[in-house]
Amino acid sequence: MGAPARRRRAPKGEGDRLRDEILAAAEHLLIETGDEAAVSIRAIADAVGVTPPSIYLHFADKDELVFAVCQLEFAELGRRMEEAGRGVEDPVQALKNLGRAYIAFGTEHPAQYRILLMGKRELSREDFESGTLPGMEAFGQVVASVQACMEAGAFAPGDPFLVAMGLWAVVHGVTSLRITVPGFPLVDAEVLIDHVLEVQSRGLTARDGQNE
Amino acid sequence: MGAPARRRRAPKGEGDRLRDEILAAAEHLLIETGDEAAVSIRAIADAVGVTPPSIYLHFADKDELVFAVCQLEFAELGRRMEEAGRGVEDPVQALKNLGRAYIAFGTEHPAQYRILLMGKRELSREDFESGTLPGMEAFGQVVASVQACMEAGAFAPGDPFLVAMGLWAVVHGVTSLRITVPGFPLVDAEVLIDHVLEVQSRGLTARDGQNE
DNA sequence: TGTACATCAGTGAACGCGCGTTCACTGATGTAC
DNA sequence: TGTACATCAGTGAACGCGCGTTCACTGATGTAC
Repeated sequence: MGAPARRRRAPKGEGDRLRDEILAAAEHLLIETGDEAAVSIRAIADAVGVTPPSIYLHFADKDELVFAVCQLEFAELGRRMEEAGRGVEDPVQALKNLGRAYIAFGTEHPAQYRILLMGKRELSREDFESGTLPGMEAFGQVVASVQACMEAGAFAPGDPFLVAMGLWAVVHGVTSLRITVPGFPLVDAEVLIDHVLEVQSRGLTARDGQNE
Repeated sequence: MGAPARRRRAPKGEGDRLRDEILAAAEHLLIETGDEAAVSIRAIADAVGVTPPSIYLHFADKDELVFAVCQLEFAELGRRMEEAGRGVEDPVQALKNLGRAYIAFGTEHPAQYRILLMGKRELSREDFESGTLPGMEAFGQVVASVQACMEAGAFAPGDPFLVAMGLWAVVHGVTSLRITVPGFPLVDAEVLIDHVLEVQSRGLTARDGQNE
């Protein structure tokens, strides 16, 4: 690799520069290898061009680092969903777009999705309920969108929170099976997604003489 | 622990005895610890009261062992679903029972469910399509049950295979979020399950002037 | 402007760990004579 | 019935690996005088 070109601290307000590089490298490793196990302290340090112990100058331990990466990823998911729903007039269509964006994110970033929602994270309930995890912001979008559908009379009245949970389960199911089960869904993925979102919206539609 | 009470091979038709004990120990470890990582060759050997190398007399490598455990687990899942659907006359109710049984199995056996459907299994598409994995037998039950709903006129006509995939995604979504996300679903789990199954059956119901 | 010095980001070497797997072996079992 | 022997299920010790983490250190940076 030629001369090592020793990195030296950039002492002014740059205390966070290496920290950011570490996070970026961790994310990049995750994307490139698609394997959480490949994201080791050593591998990250290598990627940044630094020795392993220097990671500990910026993160207390590996958990803290992984948590920080999760926050980045959730923020990205939230952004994608927000974009997908923005400016769509029909509230049911807007909600479907959120679902599509969710599935697309997970399918395109399987490794990140794994650590976000399929891992053995030991997050407390509090972590999820408080604003700690940006993922909850994405979930909030779904609740709001469901509420809009109800207010527009497109969905039967009900608890938007419960309905949003159900929708989350559906899109998570599709996403995680796609990640996990080789060959799933054995039909064209778009066909399945269309079908599933259609069944949801029909099942939630307001109809005469019906209530939950 | 007292005297070691050396185990000695039981040479007649008992070649499979240790094999069975190994599988049982692996399953038990999985259940007790709830952690796939705890199921190491060493831990299994310890549990059986044998040394690690003797595992290799019965399994080529760890993957083969884990695969065998998966087969056991899938068979159990299939049994549970079969029981849940048996003898129920209303086809929609029967289908819902399959869903409930699936979710219950996953919730009660999170570690097994993880290795079956949330792990990094490197199963080929062929493994899934052929009868290799007993899990496909369970899926077959769903397809048949959906078909019965359609034939009874309870569900709108359509591709039972596609519909079954959608249902699978839904119950898998609920199950895996329950396993993965602390506190999910933030409402009573039974309420969510009822809601989700109800939305599905409504969404799939045959109605006038409707087709897919 | 020039020198001595404190700071502290990053280093290099090592720790202990548990893992999957291998290898030459041992010794009770069942069989051949 | 009694002895010599082949079989082969299970052993004991060790391998190399990559991991997260620790520790005493180094040496360029920025500052005080």
